[in-house]
This record gives sequence, C-alpha cells and structure tokens, in this order.
Amino acid sequence: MKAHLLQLLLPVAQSIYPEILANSIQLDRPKSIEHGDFSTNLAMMLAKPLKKNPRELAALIIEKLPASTFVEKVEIAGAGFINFYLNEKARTFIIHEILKNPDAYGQNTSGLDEKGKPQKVQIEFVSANPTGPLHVGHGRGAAIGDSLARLLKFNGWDVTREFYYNDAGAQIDNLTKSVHARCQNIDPSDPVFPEDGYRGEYIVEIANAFLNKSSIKCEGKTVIASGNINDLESIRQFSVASLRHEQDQDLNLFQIKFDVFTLESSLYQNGQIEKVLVSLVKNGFTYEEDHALWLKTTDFGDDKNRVMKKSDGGYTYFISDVAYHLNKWERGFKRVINEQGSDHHSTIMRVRAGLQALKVGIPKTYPEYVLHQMITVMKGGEEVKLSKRAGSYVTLKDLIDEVGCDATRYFLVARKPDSQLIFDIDLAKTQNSDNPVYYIQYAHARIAGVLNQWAGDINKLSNVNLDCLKSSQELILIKRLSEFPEIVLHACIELAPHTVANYLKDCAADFHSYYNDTKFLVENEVEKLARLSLIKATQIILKNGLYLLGVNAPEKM
RNA sequence: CUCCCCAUAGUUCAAUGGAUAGAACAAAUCACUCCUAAGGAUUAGAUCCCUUUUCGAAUAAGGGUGGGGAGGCCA
Repeated sequence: MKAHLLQLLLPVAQSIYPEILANSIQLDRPKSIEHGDFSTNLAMMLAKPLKKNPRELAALIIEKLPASTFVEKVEIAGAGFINFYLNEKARTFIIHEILKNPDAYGQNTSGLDEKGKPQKVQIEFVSANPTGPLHVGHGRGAAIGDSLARLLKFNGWDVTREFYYNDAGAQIDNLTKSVHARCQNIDPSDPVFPEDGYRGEYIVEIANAFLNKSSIKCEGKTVIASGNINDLESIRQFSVASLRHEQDQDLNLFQIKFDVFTLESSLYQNGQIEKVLVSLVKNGFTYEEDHALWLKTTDFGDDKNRVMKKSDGGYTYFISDVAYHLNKWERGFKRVINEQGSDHHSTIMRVRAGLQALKVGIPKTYPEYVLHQMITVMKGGEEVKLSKRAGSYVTLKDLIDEVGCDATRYFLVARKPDSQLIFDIDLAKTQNSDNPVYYIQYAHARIAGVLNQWAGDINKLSNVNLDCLKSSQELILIKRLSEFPEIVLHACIELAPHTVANYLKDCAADFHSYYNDTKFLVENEVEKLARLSLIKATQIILKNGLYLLGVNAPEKM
C-alpha cells in the first residue's frame, strides 16, 4: 500500500522538481488517526529549493495527483502535510492479502540481490567460551541474535547462525587447573586453589564425573574421561566437552539452533593464523618490541597498538579474532553481524583494524556489530546476583526454569539492545495482563477459541465481503495490521527486534479492545464472516510476529 | 585521564527529524445474565541541564551533570 502511494507521488514530485530522488520522498504513518493513513512532508521539503509556500505546493501536488482506487481523499493539513485517507477497498485488500498467504505475510525481498537470489549473511552470537554455564547476558545475546536471524530470513536473506568458541588459550588452562584442583578435593578457600580459577559448584560436578570415568557426547564426538588425576589433557578435553554439552542443552531449552560451530583451535590447525600473521608482516603493519610482535592498529584509528604474538611465543586472542573474520570473508559472507555484550566493545576497533591491514578489500565497517548492555535480574524487589551452581552469576537455565522459555525470550528481546535491562522475575512469572507475553499470547489463543466455537471452514474466510467493517475498533485494528510489513522491514534494517515486540503488544491491545466491544459470532452471516476474517488476519499477524521473536503462539491457554 | 552505551510519567519501557510524546504497572473511578474478566472503559501524571542547526528536535551537533561498561602480552 505504501509502495502504491509512492508510485502515485513520484511522477508528480518529479514534474515539479526534476532533481528529486525517489528515495528522498518520505511517506509516514501519522500518529493520530485523524491525520489519515499515510502522510508526506513532500511539500515542506520542496518549499525551500523552490522558494514557494508549502501549502500552495501541497495544493499543486494534490491537483496533479492521479486517481487511485484505494484512496478515499487527500487533504492538506498543518504546515503543509499531505494526508492520504484510504477507502474500504484498501482495507479489504489488506485483509485478503493476509489471508491469502498467511505464513509469508509480512515478508519482503529486501535481502535479495539484483538477480533475485538471497544474499548470504552470517550472524555470530552467544559465542560463550566453554568455561561455565551460560548466564543471563548470553541469554540476551541468544534472544536478540536468533531474532535477528529470523528477521533477516523474513526479509529475504540467506542466514547462517554461527557460534565461535575458544577451546584452547589461557582461560581453558584455568578451567583445567580448577577441575584438577577439585579432583583433589581442593576448594577455593584453600590457598593452593588456582588464583584465577573457576569457583562455581559445577566444577565439582565435572571433577566427580571425570573421576568416575564418565563419557560426554558433544558435537558428534564422544569424550571419555581417563579418570587419571595427572592426565591434564584428558581433564581439559573432558571439561570442555562437558561444558559445551551443558551449553547446548541450555540453548535447546531456549529453542535456539546454530548452523555452524567454529573452534578457535581450528584456525591454528588449518594455518589461518599463520597466514594472517605473514600477510600482516608483509604489509608492513607490524614491529617487534619487548620480544613481542605488535600490530600497528593505530594506523587505523585505534588508540594504542596491540600485541599479536606474545613474548613467550604464544598468540593473543586478537590475532585469532582477525583470522576468524578473514575466514568469514573468505567463506563468502559479504555481510557479517556480530551480536555481543557491550563489555567487548573494545574489540571492534581492533578487529576492523586488523582486517584493514590485510588489504584484501574488506570494507572498513566489516563486521557489523549489535552490542547489548548489561542485565539486572530482580526478584521480590531485590537484585539477584548469583546462582548456586555457577557461583558468581545468574544462569540462563535458572531463568528458563523459573519463568519459562517464552517469557524469558520475550523479555530479553523486547528492549532496545543498547539500553540496560531490568529483568523482573516476578513480572515475567505473572500470568495476567501485567505480563506482555501472556497478553499477546492470550490474544492469539482467544482468537483460536472464537474460531473453534464457530467451527466453520477457515478457507471460507479468505474472500468474504468486508464492507461492513467500519467501527472505530475495526478501522484501528485494520490499520494496525497493515503496518506489519513496514515494522518487519524497519526492524531488519535497524537490527532492532524490540520494535516487533512493541508492535505486537499494541496489536494485541487493539484486538482485546475490539473483542470487548464487539461480538463476533452474531446472527447476521455477512457481519459474522467479515469479523471472523478480520480476527483471523489478526491471529496470523500475531503468530508471524511472535515467530520473529522466537516465542510460541498457543491455540489454547 | 581516554573510549563506548544510556538518561522520557512514581516505576518498567516506546516513539523512521514531523502534527496533541505512546503503552503497561502503581493511584483514582466504572461495568460481569455477554465468543476465556488471563480481558475492557475512564481520569491524573514525563522528554536531566545549557547552547546550536532546522519551517519543525526526546531524536542531529557542541558542552555540562548523573549511571553503567571498557581501557592486560585475559576473552
């Protein structure tokens, strides 16, 4: 509908002001229903270059505007807004479109290339190291990342979900030492316990399982514990496998699936690290100092240079990050989005600098980042700071166990990523209208209830006469439904899934209001079918929207 | 000290540079013989401060104040 109006407007605008660009014409959704369905500020924009009064220009534009079967009237308002009011044909059209292809409604093709092929995009998220259970922060990353993946897919992209983890390095050594200590009944209060060791109770569980020679299945392999306390290599492998396995279980519980797992160690094994190192040296961006090899990231805007190869001969995480992102590029991902906690923001500059120094044509803004801020978990009016098992933080599993997958996902995705989030467990647990998840899901279930009670053939609803839908609740609801495709596109472009969550809350509110005002299952067959069509269309939108958030849409509650 | 994010109603959060800044909770009021009251209707209440750009700013720019995060040869 928006595209239709733009088509009407563009030739008119060009005839008045030939230099105008198609994408510079703004067509907005006015906040107030009195200002119509769409509004353009075109006349105000042209007023300055043409040195004319905006209201006069608006009158001229309207005069030249061709007739449309969907437009009821066009008015000038305020300083020079041109407002479009759609007629009942447009409303009927919208509902029929939704009912015609329910699963696809709201999708668009903005992710396709010129040949109409889906473009590849990779989204990396969670990427937790296997040193402990996933915490709430990972949960926020998981909820946002997965929702972004769904949104991109909905917008025509070919999406790969990827999880990267460090399976070697200093932190894994720490993990190994911690399990080793616990195998010998050394607990964190003991002075010989590793100083930077992991202190959670889960380390004890791993140690016990190791001593019992347990086996763990992880990523298609089975790892068997040797049970030998001095076999540090076995402890390492078993600990990593245990924690990876546990994280996978948590992700399953959270209904999140990854397409690819990449191990940091694989970058060493396949020579990618060495290749990157050679290339950076060859390009002249390195120097030696204090027996370490440094990269001149300051050449690319960093505030200090960074070590790639340590004085002890080992590599830093930084060089593998660069190698990993080169690897993404070489796999054909022209677009990569990294979803991370904002506490890692300092890596952005370094990774991008490293990629620039390779001089292989990678854009300066590669990869894109979505950073989410910290979460405070509240319960009974107090901040919850730690879990029994993990010791120092609240785990994702604790949250899911307590409030359920749907509520957890909704609350973690419903806020703008770059603002801090307060997760109120008591609110997430309530099962009434205080809780937006239940409010939205209940709207969906309520519609299912009405349709069940009607017990008619749903297919009959797809092409009924809708002219009788004229009450204010009906007009408001139809208008809301018609906005869905624009919400989907906007959320995808801005990488902002929370806008979908807000939209759904509004949409559910419009429906509940309608429900209480109007009885659907009435004697008059024409009215009944028209109303059922409208609520069926609403149900489709709610379902598709909830899908984009990774939240289920129940038929019954 | 430097860098990044944030600041909107009593509270938790919205708002593609647009028109009268939206919800929800909390507060006050109303209606259950009615497709699920897990819902609805009504009332009251907010853009941290200063300056600039603009026809027009919560939004952009500059400067403050306050909160969080990052500044390792850790990730």
